[in-house]
Amino acid sequence: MTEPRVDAVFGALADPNRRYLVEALAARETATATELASELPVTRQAVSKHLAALGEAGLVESARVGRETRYRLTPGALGDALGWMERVGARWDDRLARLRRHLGG
Amino acid sequence: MTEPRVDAVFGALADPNRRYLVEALAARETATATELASELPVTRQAVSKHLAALGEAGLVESARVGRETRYRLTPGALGDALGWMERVGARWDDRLARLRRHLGG
DNA sequence: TAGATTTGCAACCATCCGGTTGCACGATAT
DNA sequence: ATATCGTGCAACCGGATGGTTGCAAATCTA
Repeated sequence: MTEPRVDAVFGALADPNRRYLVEALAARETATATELASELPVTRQAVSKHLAALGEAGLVESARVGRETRYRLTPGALGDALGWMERVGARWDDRLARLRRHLGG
Repeated sequence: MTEPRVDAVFGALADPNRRYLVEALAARETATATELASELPVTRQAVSKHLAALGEAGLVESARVGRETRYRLTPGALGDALGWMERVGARWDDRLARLRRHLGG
């Protein structure tokens, strides 16, 4: 019951910079590491590492185009984390319970 | 936009032992650190630290009764994390979008 | 071909994190 | 009064983490 995927997703989302990257990618649809680094107070390499972590978690995928690598969000991985919240949270939070009923879990 | 509460919640949920504690508390409604430690391959002090982390995140609250401290789940904090997923995830995951519509975000 | 860009890789650093052990203190039970 | 139980606090340890710098390689552009 350790569910390593959930681990990675929650872990990835625990960092504010990483969450910002996800938000930025959700807005832009696609971007490179250097582009994203220009909006954060950290180095391009740091952003690159963060994107790698998001990739490990299955939240982001990358594709090299010419000399640059463009990153895009991946649907589905968030669902793992949501699924956990849904399953456990429903027991004591009725808002979550409503959610579970609506989705037909 | 750093939202420290979301940080703490995602961070807390990133650890498998911590997630187990939440599940256990959801099942039992209330428990002590030593009780919970008996179901995990770690020390009572480790569990105590984890419960402290969950407390910081607002997921758990404690009350001392006699010589023992009993822990209970707190509703609401999960909603912060869920809110973030809802807000950001809805852009590219239609399952999340359905969810948002149902809850009337 | 020469120069500028964009990336990836590796080393390095300080700090955080999960875990342990040891011990002292308040509360119960005998 | 004494032994026991449950807790909290502090020190310590190894490994992960977020961040940096430096550099070599690949890909445009002039």
